[in-house]
Amino acid sequence: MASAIINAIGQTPWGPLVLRRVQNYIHTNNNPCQPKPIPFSESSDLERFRSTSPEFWASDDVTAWLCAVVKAKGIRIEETNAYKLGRCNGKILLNMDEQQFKEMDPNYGHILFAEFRQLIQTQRPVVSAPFTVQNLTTLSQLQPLPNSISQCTPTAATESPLAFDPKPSTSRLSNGDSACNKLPHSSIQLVTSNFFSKIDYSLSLQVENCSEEADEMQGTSTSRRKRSTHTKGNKLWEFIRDALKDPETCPSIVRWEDPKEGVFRIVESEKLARLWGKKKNNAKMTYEKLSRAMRTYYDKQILVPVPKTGLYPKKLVYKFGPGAEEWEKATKVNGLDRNESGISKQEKVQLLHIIK
DNA sequence: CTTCAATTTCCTGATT
DNA sequence: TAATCAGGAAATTGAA
Repeated sequence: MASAIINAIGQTPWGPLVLRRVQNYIHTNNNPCQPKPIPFSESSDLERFRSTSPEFWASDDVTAWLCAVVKAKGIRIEETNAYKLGRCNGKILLNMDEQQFKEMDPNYGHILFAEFRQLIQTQRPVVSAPFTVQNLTTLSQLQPLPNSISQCTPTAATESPLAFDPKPSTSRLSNGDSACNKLPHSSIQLVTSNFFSKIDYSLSLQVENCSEEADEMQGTSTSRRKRSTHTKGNKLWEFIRDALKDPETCPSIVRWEDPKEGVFRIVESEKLARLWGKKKNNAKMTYEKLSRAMRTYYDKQILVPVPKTGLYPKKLVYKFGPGAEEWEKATKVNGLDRNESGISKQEKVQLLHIIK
């Protein structure tokens, strides 16, 4: 059971850091820890909530649970307030009473509350000692945040004693945009991922697929690939770095395993390859080819081997190296005018407004 | 036109 | 068995 928790935590973007503390705790109780299994696809994560105590649910897990409930109950998800609920993590749900569920979702709040309580009763509590709920956010503080900041750092998923220190000066991630780090706990801790951005993304992928198919029918995909619009600032590692900052792609397609160490994981390898191919106007890009290009980075130390600590999955995990030292600074330079995936001026204004 | 960096493509074989 | 990793070799692309 403990290993299930470890696995579940480890698969979150903030997992490795939390994991160390959990393992530390477990170690003091003479429990051996096991390396987490290798997830083969994002879909495996959608089942994580079933084997994980709600205390450890990230908003992804809440969303997955929500999807399971509406499916089981035959409820149309559009009729629920999934947007709001999907921004909560498990701890927040645990501290909500029926009235608060109803406030969040007037239509189905009572059902969701009943389902959640039932789930708690059927799940046995596990590790509890080192966890306490601190600074628990009240519902009145649930303010919508701009999409693009919702995943900007793993800080978003952390809180309480397990939260890692998001000091911009020491964090190699720092995002070049310490605005995220400056967000008050109460606002930022709520948001780990956005259900609707995932839906939007899958829709956009469908549109892409349609246009690719259309090209195929016209025979254009078999011709030589078109020139990419701009190669400057279009390197593969920069593309991945940007994808790690973009809520459209992080954590659904790539996600941090340990941002301080520069360790990240590719979640949806073929989707990432498709996006890279799209950027390079190369419809034939595959993960095989993308990963070959990534392996050329080992020579240049843009990527370095992932430490075999057992903290990370063995597959699809990479680590930025000194050759990619600028990876967090690049957006700082462009920060205000920003490229495709940083935070725009407008979003910054919104952010500052939230910060006050 | 040439050079060169950064892939891209294709491949064989190993590992998970 | 499929997906991924590792890396050689040659080709391609786009910028300087």
